[in-house]
Amino acid sequence: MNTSYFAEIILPLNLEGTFTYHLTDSDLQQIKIGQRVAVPFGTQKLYTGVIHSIHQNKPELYKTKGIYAFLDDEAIVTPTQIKFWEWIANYYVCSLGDVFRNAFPSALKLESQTFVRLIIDNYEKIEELNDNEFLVYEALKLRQLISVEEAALIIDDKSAIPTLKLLIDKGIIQLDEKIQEKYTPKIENYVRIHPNIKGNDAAFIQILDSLNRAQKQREALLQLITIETQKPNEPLKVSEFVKMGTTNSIVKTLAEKGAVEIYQHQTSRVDETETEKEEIHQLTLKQTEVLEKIKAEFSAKQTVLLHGVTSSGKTEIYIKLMEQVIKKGNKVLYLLPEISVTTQIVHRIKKHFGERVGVYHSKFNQNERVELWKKTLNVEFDIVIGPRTTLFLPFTSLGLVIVDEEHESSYKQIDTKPFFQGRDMAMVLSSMMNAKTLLGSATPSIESYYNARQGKYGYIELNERFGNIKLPDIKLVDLKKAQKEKELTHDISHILRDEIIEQLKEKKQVILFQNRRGYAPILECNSCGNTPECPNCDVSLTYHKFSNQLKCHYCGYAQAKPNRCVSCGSVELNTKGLGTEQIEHQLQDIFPEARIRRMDVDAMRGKFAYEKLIEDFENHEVDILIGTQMLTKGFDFGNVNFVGVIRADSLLNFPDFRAHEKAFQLLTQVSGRAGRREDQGKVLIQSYQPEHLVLQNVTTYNYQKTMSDILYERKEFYYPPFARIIKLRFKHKNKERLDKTAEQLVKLLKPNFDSRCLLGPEAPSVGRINNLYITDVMIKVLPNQSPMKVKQLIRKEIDRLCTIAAYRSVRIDVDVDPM
DNA sequence: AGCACGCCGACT
DNA sequence: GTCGGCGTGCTC
Repeated sequence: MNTSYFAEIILPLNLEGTFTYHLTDSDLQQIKIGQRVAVPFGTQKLYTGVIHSIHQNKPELYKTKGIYAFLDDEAIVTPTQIKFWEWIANYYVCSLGDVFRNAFPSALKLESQTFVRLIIDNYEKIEELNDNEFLVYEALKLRQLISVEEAALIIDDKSAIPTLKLLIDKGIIQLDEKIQEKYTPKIENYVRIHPNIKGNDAAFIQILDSLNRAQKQREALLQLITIETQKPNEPLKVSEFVKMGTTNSIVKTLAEKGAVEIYQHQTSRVDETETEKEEIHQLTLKQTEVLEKIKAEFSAKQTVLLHGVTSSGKTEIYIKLMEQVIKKGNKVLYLLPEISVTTQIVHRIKKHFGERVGVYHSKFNQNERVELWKKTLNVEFDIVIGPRTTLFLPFTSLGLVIVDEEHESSYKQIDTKPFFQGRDMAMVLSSMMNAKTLLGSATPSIESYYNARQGKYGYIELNERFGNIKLPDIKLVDLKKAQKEKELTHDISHILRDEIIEQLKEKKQVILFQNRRGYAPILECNSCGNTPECPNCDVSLTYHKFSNQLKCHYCGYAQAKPNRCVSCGSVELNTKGLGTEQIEHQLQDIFPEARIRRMDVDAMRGKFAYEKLIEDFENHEVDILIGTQMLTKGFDFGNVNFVGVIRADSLLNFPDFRAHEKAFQLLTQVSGRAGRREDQGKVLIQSYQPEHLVLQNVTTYNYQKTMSDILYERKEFYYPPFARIIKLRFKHKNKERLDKTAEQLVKLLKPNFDSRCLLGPEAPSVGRINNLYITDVMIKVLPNQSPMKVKQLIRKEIDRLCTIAAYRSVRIDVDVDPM
C-alpha cells in the first residue's frame, strides 16, 4: 500500500480550508480533480466532498482518514469552478465549504440519504462478521438498497458509519452512487396529425381508407382533425386527447401507422398561451448601430454597460449578440433577476434558439437542478438563462455573460452565505473564462454607471424606445393639496381616479404600484396608542385583512386580529399606513365593476400563482393590477397605457444611503410599464412631497442629473463607489453579550482605521429578528487601502475574538458590499 | 455546520 | 434516581 499520496477535499462545512484524506493505490488510479467522493467525518458523519488537489505532504498534526467511495467516474466540477469558488470565499470572507454548499445542488450531496448495496450475496466467512455487520448484511439480503439512515436504525447504536466502513473494506458492500438515475426528467407527450399527411389530401384519404375496418381509430383521427382545425397552433397533450373519448392504445396504433405523430414538448403554462407570438424582427437601424458599438467596445474592454431606456428593444440586441457568440463556438450565460425568469424574455429566447437553451429557476426541484448541471457539464446548451445561482453551473468556453436589469438588488444574495453580488461575480467568472460581460439596464446602478464613466467599462446609451414610441408622460399629484381640497377618496386622488375611469372606458388595463404588502403596517389603539408587536422581533405587526390576522414580515409569526386593545381593552383600533391589500379594497369600493387583482408575495404563494396571473392579465381578465416591486421585473404588456403610484413617499424616506438611487430606479422602472407598444403612456405619481428632487428628476427622465447629485453626496460621506463597505453583523439572543462582543471587536479594529471609516456598533432599524438581537459595525474601505488586507485583518481579529469563550457564541456575519 | 461530551434542573 | 437542557470543544 502506498500511503504517501493525499487528497485535499472540499466539504460542505462552515470551516476554513480543505480537508486531507489519504489515498490508496486503487484510489490513485481513479482519482480526478473535481470528482465527488464520500468521506467519513467525525464519528458519525458521511459527507460528499469534491477533490480539490492531490499531493504528497503528509499532515503531521492529525491522523488522516481514507475515502469511502468515489461517486463519479469523471469530474463533475470543473477546475474553473474550483478557482471561482476560492475567489468567492476569499472575497466574501467565508469558508470554501460555505461556497460549495451553496453552489452545489443538494441532490448531488448524498450524505445520510446515501444508499449502500450488496456486492457479494454469499459471503463465506459470515462467522467473522461482528453482530452489527451481520445485521446490516442480513438486511441487505432482503432489500437491495438501504440508506445509511436506515442502517443506523437497524443497528441500535450509532455505529452505523464504522460498521459500513468495515463492510466496505471487506468488499461486501459498496456505496451506491446511482440514486439520481432513478429519477427521469418529466416530459409530456403531445399528439398531432403527422406532418407527412397534413395538407396532403391524397395521403390523408389513403390513410383514412385503410382505417375502414378500425372504426375507433378512424373516429379518433377525425376528431383530432376537428380539434386541430378549431384550435390551430395549440399543442394537444396525449393525456387530454385520451380524455376526449379515445384510448392510449388507439393513439399509439395511429402513430405506428404514420397517421399521427407523438412528440415531446416541454410543459409550461406560459408557453401554451404564447406559442404563436412574435418572431424576432430585424434590428432597427438604431439597434444595429448599438450592436456594432458594443462589439467595438468589447475589443478594448472586458465589460460594457448598455444603458437603454425601458422598452428600447435591448432583448433583440442581446439575441443578435448571442447568435454571433454562438456562431464562433462559444457559450452564453444570461442572468436575470429572480422573478423575471418565468416571463416573456425567456420564451422569446427559447423560441429563437430552441432546444439548446437551458433555463434555471429557483423553483426547480432537485432533480431538475441535477439535470441542468449535467447538461451544462456535457456542453448541451448554447445559452443558459437564470437568476444569480446559475453562475455556479459547470460552464465551459463561455464567450459572453449578460447581466440584464443589472441594477436589480436581487442579484445580491442576502439570506445565506456567501453573500455575493451576482452581477460582480458574473464579471469575475467571465474574466476567468476570457469572456465578455454585458450589463444592461434602463436605470444602471450607480456603481456601474460610475465605472463606465471612469472608463473601466464601455458605455453605450440607447435613448429611444423601440418604434420611436415616446417615453411615458409622468405627472406628480400633490397629496397634501388633494387632501386640503377634499379631492381625495380614501388614498386615491380624484385626478388618479378619473384617469383610471378613462383608461377602463377605453378597455385599457391599469397598473398601480404601492411598495408595501398587507393591509396596514400598523394597528394602533385610538385611546392608549398601543400597537401590537411581534413577540420574536422588534417590529409592529402588519394587519392582513383577508386572513384577519396580524403578521410579522420578518419571522412569519401570525396571530388573529384582536377585537380589543390588549393593553387598555378599547375597541377603537385604527390602522395606520397603507398596504397593497388596503388599496385593493379601496379600489373595489371606488370601481365596483372592475376586475382587480393583487400582485405581492402574499398573493403569489403557490407554484403557478405568478404564471397564472400573467396569463390572466394577458387575456385581459384583469382590469386593474395593484402590486409591489414585483411589478417592475419583466412585466411587459401591450395593453397598459397608464401606471399609477399610490404613495411615493415611503420610498424617499428610507433610512439608507441607497434610498434615492433605489427610488429613482423603481419609479422609472414602474413608469416604464406604461405605453410599451403603441401610444405614449401616462404615469401619475402621488406624493406628499412632490417638490422632492428625486421625484422631479423622475418626471423629466433625468438619470444623469440624479446620479450626479447622488455621486456628490456619496463622495462627501465616503460611500460607494468612493469607498467599499464591509458590514459586520452580530447576532445573539443575549443583548448584553452581543453589545459587549461588538464593542470588543471595534476596539480591536480601531487602531487600523480612520474614525470616519469605522462606524458602530449600531442596532439596525429592526434590532431583533426571531429572538436574536442584532447589531452592525460598518467599515468603509477607502481607495488608498487594500480591501484584501482589510478583510484579512477582519478575519484575524474575529479569530482572536473567538479565543475568548464569552465572545465565541456570538454569531458574526461579514457582508462585503452590502445592499 | 454538526455532534459528542459534560454538567445542572424537572420529571417517570 | 434518570432524561434532556445547552455551553464547550473538535472535526482531516
